[in-house]
Amino acid sequence: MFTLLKGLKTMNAKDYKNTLNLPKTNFPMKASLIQKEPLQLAKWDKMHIYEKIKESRRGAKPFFLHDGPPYANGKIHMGTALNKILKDFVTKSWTMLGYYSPFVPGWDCHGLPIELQVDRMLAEQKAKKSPYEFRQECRKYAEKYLNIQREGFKRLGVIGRWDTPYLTMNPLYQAAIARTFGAFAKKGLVYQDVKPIYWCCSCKTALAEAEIEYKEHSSPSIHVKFQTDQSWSDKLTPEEIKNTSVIIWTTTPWTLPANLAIALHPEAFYVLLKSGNENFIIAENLIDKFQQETHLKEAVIIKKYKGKELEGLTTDHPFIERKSIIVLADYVSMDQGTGCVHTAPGHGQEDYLTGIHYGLKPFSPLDDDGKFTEEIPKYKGLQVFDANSIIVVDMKKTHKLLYDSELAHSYPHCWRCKNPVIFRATKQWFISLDKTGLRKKSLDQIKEIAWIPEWGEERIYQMVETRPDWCISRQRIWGVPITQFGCVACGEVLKDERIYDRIADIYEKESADAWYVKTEKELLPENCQCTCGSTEFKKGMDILDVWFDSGASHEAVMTQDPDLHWPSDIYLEGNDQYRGWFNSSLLIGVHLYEKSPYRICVTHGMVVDEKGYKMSKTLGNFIDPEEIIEKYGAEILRAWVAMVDYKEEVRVSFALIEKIAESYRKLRNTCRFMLGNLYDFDPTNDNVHFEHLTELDKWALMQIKLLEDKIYKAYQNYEFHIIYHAVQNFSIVDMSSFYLNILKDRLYVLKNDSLGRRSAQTVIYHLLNSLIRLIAPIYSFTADEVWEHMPHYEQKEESVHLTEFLHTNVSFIDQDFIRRWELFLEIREIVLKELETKREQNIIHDSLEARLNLFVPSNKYDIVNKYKDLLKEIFIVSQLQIEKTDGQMKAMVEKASGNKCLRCWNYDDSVGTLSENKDVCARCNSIL
RNA sequence: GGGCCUAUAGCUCAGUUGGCUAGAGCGUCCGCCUGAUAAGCGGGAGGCCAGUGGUUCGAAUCCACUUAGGCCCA
Repeated sequence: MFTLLKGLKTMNAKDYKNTLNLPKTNFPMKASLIQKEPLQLAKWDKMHIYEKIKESRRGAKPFFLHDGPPYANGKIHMGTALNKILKDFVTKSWTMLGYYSPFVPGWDCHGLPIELQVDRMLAEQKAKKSPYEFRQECRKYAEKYLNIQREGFKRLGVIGRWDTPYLTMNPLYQAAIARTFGAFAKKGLVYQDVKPIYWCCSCKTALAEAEIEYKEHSSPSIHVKFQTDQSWSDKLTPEEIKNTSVIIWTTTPWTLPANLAIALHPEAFYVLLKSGNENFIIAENLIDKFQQETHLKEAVIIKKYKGKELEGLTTDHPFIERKSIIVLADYVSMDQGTGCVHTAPGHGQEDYLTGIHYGLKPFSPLDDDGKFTEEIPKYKGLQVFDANSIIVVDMKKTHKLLYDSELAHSYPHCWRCKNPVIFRATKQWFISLDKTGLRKKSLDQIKEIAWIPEWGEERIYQMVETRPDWCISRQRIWGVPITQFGCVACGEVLKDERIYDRIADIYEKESADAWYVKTEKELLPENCQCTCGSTEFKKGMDILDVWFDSGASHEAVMTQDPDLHWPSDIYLEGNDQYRGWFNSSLLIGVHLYEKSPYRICVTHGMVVDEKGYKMSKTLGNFIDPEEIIEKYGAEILRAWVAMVDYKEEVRVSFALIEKIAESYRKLRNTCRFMLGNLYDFDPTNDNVHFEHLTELDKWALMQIKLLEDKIYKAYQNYEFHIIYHAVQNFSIVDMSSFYLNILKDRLYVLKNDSLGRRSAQTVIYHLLNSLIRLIAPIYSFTADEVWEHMPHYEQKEESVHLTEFLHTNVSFIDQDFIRRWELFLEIREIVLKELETKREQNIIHDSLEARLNLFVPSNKYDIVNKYKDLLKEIFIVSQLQIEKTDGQMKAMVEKASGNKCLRCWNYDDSVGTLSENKDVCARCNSIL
């Protein structure tokens, strides 16, 4: 009965479709990353993936990336996202290369920005708070933001020890900072000095260069007369002395009370310029400019001097009973002003140095608010920026002002409060870079470090070579106090080495808050005595520069944490850190251990907009990583990080992100197709030994091997964009349009457990297995999702992130193999063109409608003929005819003979001739 | 103003020590397929290699300058 029915039945195309092994998978085409990523993160969390990875690599060769701590303020932005994702690429890839590569994230918690925010929040309540209470507020603030950032970083898919990160405000860390400071102090590198530094009058603190921003600012621009005196009698007639003044130009009238000198260029020429009843001394080169700027008409040169002839002469200060001496300095510029430079050693770096040379004190008659002290009775209590106009008016009255106007120029501002800052001499603590050769030793270490990109070495070398001594003190509260005491009786600094470790021990138990809570007696060890005999001391109230905090991280973290050790292998930060963290870490490392705390230093550029401009509030071109995550998913953000060459500035725009999302779909779909063809493949039982694989399948193995090698090398060189492009090329060119496309015939048409099909599946399985491991450090979510859909086997790891990279065996490859495939692919190019031509001519549509006639030069005929079946397969044509030719390789396509097999769609003469199944070819018939 | 760096198709990247008509993927355009289907395949177009000058038989590649941009500093 059944046989009879079968014989009578005419199957239609749909029925034949049901006899094929078409792909099946639950792996969705649509990624839905936004919904799925949080679930995957929860899964990783639940399985304690970080701990599992760590345990699985116990005992393996270590590779330590030490996290540079971001500042615990604000939420994550593109820059911090880029940085953390890059770090994640590094730790994940080294882990999968077989190394033990833990990731302990950290946060920089102390410092001015937080203190300012807390200041603002507390407003008038602040006055009621004790330093201790204020610090508690700062601590809470830092905690709040580090939690926000922690969630942000985790959302990116960054795997690390998020539960126990390192915090610079942890008591243990603070103790390490204090000990590190002690290590400098004990070696005599810490000294106190009066030095002009940037001072913010509203924050009342010294500022580091890193805390300064240059902005446009409008200042008075004045030309001031310094009357010559009797010291000029060799140069001027008595009559001239009365009428002559040296003219200086300045944009900071408030520094005039501190003027002690006028600097001239030793080699420049200066002229005595007569205009009306007055004479002026200015630089010859600047006469025209001077006349223009001061609207001075009819000026005649009467005399001329070389700068160095005037050295040591004196002038009268315009409004203070004091002499201002003529000094010489090479930095005097002939670009602007008068060539006679107003010099106030307490208010300028260069002035200060010149002052030292001539024995002039860094005079700075200002208090912490920037108000004049009683040293300038006339202006006592006046704030410097208010003083500007008053001084100008006063000098106008006394005719000491030659000309005044306004000038918009670049002026230093406080990076936090945005107010203009001043240069002011104050007592500060410094670390000497030269006393014990720290600078020299650091420079030597720089040469030992592998800088990526290479030019980083040149850059940091120059910075360390020329940087001044490290000013480590700040007049603030939120930080680690500098453990120094002053003698109440004589004011000298207490010299007792015991204090550093004692106080570090206290910090370790009670945190650095102890400094503020405890009395001097409680803080100091027993029997402290000053050289003057006094035993009364007062603790200093300065705290350490935050660069010292973070710069000590390798000491506080790498040496202390049982998961880690010193030194680290790699630091990876933005290129703004050459002067920042790379610098301070290096100095501290070299001082403590005579060695750099990092072996490799990788830097990335800043994130800029699509036109290459930096993101700024005024341009409104900010892109928020959260927005990308919400619209596309963290995976796309990760792909962006991998795609761009981070060594220079990296551009980002939504147009770009959109394109990456499209490319991602392509890669995802390729994986999906591969999964779909493994639905009935059991890797334990169905695996075909590679000796029995088909020629084409062997070729595919060779491709993954090439990809593996390229990618391992790229991971080890931190060249992630190479990986991105290689993976994209592999999945599109090698897989989707070539290998997988060709394989459809074998996978769909052949019997499910035939050797041909199992050979293809074996290779697809292996390819996909290797591919998702290769991309797992980058596409961490997708790779793991594919992993879950991969066929199961005993002891399959819970996550792809617990696996190692694969190394494909390609022992079958020899020169002949490579050479013949080069030939086959060359021929394919020709064939594809010919197929397209015939398509255009409407002779064929699908390539299976084609009968291909290949004309092969006789020297290649044998090899082509030998692989005739393979070639028919890879060209996806129904029929192939090979002929010798004397000419060039040529392809000719015509309509295939016979009819289309309704099952496999090949054209074959057998179709219609078979009694059982009239619509299928002989091959399909035998399968049915 | 100084130090370091960047500039190759619409986008992201390749271009080994200077040497054939400058490559890839994406996008775009045209076409095919409908058994990867909010998929798949094929083909085409598209670059004065930022600009100018120089070294060289020959330069995207070396040098100088200019322009634009980035980081750090003044």
